[in-house]
Amino acid sequence: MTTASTPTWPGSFGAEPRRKRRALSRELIVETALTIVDTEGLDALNMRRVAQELGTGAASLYAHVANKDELLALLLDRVYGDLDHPEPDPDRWREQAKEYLKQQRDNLVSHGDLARAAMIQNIPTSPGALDAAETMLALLRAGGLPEQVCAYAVDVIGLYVVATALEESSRKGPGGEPDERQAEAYIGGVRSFFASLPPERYPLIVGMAGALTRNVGDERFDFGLDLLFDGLVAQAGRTFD
Amino acid sequence: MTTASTPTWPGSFGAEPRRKRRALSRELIVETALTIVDTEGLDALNMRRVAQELGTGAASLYAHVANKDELLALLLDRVYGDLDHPEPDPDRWREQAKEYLKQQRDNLVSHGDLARAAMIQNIPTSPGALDAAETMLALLRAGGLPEQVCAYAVDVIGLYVVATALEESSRKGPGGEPDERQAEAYIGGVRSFFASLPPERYPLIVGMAGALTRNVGDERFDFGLDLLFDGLVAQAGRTFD
DNA sequence: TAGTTGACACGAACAGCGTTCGCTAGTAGA
DNA sequence: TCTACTAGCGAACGCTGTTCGTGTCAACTA
Repeated sequence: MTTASTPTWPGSFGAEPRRKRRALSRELIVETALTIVDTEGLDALNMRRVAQELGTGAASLYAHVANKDELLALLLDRVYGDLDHPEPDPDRWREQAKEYLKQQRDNLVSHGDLARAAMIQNIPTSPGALDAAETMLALLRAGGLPEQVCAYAVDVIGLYVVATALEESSRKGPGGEPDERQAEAYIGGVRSFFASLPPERYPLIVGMAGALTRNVGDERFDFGLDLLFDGLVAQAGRTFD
Repeated sequence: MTTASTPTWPGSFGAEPRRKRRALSRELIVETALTIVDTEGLDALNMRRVAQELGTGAASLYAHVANKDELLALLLDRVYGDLDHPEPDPDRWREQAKEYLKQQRDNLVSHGDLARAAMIQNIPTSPGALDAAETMLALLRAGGLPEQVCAYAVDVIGLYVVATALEESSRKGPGGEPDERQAEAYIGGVRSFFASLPPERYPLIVGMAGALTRNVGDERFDFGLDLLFDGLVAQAGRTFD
């Protein structure tokens, strides 16, 4: 599991109608797995559980899905496929990009801690993830940024979005529901942990416990995006080679 | 495994000498586990394997380590503990920070794909990781940045370092050794995958396949750091509340 | 329409994992 | 020397991903 290898994508870029005899298909498996992740979290997802939900045995799934890694990749692709891709406008590229990235994050967060799977899968090879990268590149190019800057940036930005989604989802329980109370309890626990540390060793962490755990709406996410784009513009004149 | 909960740190911030009768100790277990990760990768690390290396059974480890998650946390702390912490100098804070972060990345990369464990563990609670955060905060504050900006930034920056380390380590095999040939083969595979995509759907990815997979020395990492710090300076005047 | 074929379904099993149970054995204190 | 305690450890439990061999039904051929 999760060993580095040359990227490929298993599932046909075109359309390939599969025969189905007893209504068990790749799409159905992916959809079922997704509802499990949504309702019970990524840790609850295993082949037997998916099969049980479909009223069959785990072995049956392997006729449509090579292994669990492929299933996870298909799940991520399914989620990335839900994005609306904006038409790049050079006058509004930055707002468009921010909006697009927020959409990406919300999409991920709405599916429990699926972002954890995205975090491991370092390089996107699925059609949906490639679409997202292509769109992001188009937006950056519309901003007039040099090629190599865009190439490096799309990596950093994508990473930030996934990581933020992961952090966000870890605040809620596995049960999907927002549950503001539980999120507040968790963040409060972190804050009091920071505040309770020995101040002679961690003066700044103790003193900044409040600032470090501040969590009001999208402020944290917005800050990161603004930071990234400001940095990007500052790097625009950079040359390579 | 890996469910969100209030952070604690199992292992006593002070010194707590443990009795050892047959030379089996927490430190020895951690050290043994680390060499396994170094030589065979994170996937090869399991309790039986560690025990075998120590000439005993897996059950014996649980007298010194609560579970595998704690072992991983101890491993990460051990690695973060190897850092040299600079004395913040307001005139050189940015160079100091860059150097410090490079050191962090190199430290992680030198221990195989251990960065993957750091990626999952979203919030640092171990003494070593807290030391790193404290040092980073001190450097940012030395740069005269406002408190909330530092608080948000330390998160983004730490994340970038870990993610970059993970990406870096995934290019080498699990065998630790640099193996320039294998890294080149991997990156070449990614490049030709990008180049082989349908150009009508992914014109930018296909056209930028070279730029997207460019990998000369530390250029990529340096770019990200410069981007982050430029963005940070641009955000310095931001106010909150 | 009857027969054949082949892809799909699936129970059972295998190997590996983290972890626990309860017995063994050796050391420290009385 | 005897006793109490604790670390060590083999065996087992329950879970995981995955494979094998067999069963079974739908669709094509004659």
